[in-house]
Amino acid sequence: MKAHKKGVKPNGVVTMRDVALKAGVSQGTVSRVLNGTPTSISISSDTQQRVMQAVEELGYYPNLAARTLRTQRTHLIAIMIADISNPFYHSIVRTIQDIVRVKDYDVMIANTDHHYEDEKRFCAAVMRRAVDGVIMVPFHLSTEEIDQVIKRTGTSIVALGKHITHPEVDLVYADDQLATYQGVHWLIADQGHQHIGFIGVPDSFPPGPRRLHGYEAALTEAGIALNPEYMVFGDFTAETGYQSMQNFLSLPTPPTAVFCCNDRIAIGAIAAAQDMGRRVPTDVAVIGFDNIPEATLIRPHLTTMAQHPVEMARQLAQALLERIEGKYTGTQRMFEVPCTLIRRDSA
Amino acid sequence: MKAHKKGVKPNGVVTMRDVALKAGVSQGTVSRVLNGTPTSISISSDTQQRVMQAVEELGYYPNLAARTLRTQRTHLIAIMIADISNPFYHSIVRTIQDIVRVKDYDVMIANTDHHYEDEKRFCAAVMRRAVDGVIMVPFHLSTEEIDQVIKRTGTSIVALGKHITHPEVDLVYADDQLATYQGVHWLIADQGHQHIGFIGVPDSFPPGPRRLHGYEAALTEAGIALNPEYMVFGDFTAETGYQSMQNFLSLPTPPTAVFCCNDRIAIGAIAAAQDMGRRVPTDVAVIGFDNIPEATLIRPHLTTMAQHPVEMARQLAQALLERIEGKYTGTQRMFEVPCTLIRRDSA
DNA sequence: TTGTATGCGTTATCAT
DNA sequence: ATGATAACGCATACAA
Repeated sequence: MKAHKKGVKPNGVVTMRDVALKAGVSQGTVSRVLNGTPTSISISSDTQQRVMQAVEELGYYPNLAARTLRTQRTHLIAIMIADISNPFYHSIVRTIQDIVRVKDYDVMIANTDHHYEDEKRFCAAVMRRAVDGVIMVPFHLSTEEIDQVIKRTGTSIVALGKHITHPEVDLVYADDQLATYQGVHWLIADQGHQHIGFIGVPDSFPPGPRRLHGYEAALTEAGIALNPEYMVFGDFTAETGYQSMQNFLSLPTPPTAVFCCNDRIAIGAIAAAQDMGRRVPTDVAVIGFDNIPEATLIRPHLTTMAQHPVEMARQLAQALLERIEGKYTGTQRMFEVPCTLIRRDSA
Repeated sequence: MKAHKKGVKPNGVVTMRDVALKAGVSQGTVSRVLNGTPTSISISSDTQQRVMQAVEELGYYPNLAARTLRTQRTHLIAIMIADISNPFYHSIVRTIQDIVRVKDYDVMIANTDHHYEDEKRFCAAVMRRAVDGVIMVPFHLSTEEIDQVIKRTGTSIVALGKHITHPEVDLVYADDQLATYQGVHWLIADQGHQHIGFIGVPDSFPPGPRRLHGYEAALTEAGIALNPEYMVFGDFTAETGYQSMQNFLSLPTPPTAVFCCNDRIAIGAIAAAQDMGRRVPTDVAVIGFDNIPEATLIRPHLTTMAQHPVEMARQLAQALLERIEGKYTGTQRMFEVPCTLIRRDSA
């Protein structure tokens, strides 16, 4: 038999029992005082005082594991994004954290680097921990896989992007096909470009095909033939932009404008152009996507199709909290957050 | 009385009892099979099969809250940083996550924005959750406050920076006073500058005074008088750099070189200089601190005193895991990670 | 080799 | 108004 004498606490952990002992009440009473007794209105303000004082003196903290076991609530929210080093996600993560924190939720973060493997691993973690809510940017997860998580844990889920569809998963997204179309259309109709490059991402990434379609639509509408040499695909990094622009500018007839699928690509592309002695936008115009803070740190300032991550994050957090708190229990909601073209100096 | 019939599970949650039932063994046996029975070597490979199959078919996931309550281990690691949008922390956070993940630890993140309030709040969260380990970048927390967390929860803690000292908290840090001295010394001795500006942070931030001292030491050693107009203080943002540089360049005798306490400040400073028609480094040289990825995205490429976040994160994660796993139980360890000057084009 | 029983710290349902 | 007491799901000492 171990040393299971009641009053003995070998480590420095203070439990409700200790508080109860010190306050001269039962442990159940302590619980009621601390939780504000939802049922009856009755807590003798005398014992209340004594309990609070004992809590104070002992420096009691509730044990969340025990509470979770009892209540099935973790007060934990899990966020799954591709890559914390992509500035686009910073304000998203920060905004979410700031919003849920006032309701005492802690935040877990997982990066997937767009790997299916890691997205699955995230689901497993969510199930083990029975997280209260999930905000994710799924790229490869299927509707079935997400459905499994919901069915098994009852977790509320909201997602950024229109990549999946599930009756109980609210979506916040930008119409990036339309936005791409508008950006390219502007390059043609407003800026008079005819030779327009496109640096995108492969079809295996959800945003890939949509943005490509937007590009193709704008060109086709203007009667410009699609030139395979003007369409390249990589990942969401500045390196992709750098190399792609190098290739473009080595062409016999280089594009006079380049639409980049995100700002990091655009920043890399501008760097490449400058390193090859070209002026932006005179020799080659560059337009990005996202409007990350770095857009105004580089010269020329980046013209870009802005997304509004703070607004998106606000919608995500709010929708999630509504579901967690049971204020909304209906079917899938879709929140579209429009993109807006921000004219600066690179195009 | 609620419906507490044993076999009934109203929601989709699968417990060990269900697995045991299906496998025709006791719940304790399931636990032993799943955990590899540390004590004896004995698990009948027959029952083992049956258990594993039941686990598979039912899609059982262990309930971490219950396990935590029993074992006092959360498999959670908490990271406290100032601001997730500071690129310096990206590789730190990512590296830590990647390392601890292979040992099945999840990661919680909190941003403090250098606010004392938020640092305290973080401590409270750590205590409630009884996190297994903590990696933090404390700015305002006192040794006593950290000691309390350790005493009460037994949590292992490692910290980035030499801002605190606790016998059980391992430290990973750069000697930034020395690094600042070296950077400024290089501007004087190697580059021949005499008028050197310094954009720092207030003394209330731990790195503030140290870096200032490094600057002062280099100047004093070279027999250059300290000029209060050349020493300004703000926060760690590009805006601070922008405004400070504007002020410098409006002086009757502007500095010919400016040492910035981090790269974001430096990037802002360069932008201001360029916007005022000055050339960098010809008219004014700029040197930063950290070596964030953006350093090579801007023109001119930023000359900077590089820290090595990946190396630091590796040390932090390794030291923490050693403490969590009890492989190291001794007193405070100090890991200094040297800074290195990276010459590029801005100075 | 496996089953039984107990307790981890809470919350919530009984009584009193 | 408050004190007992029973789970929550799991790990483990002990018995068999």
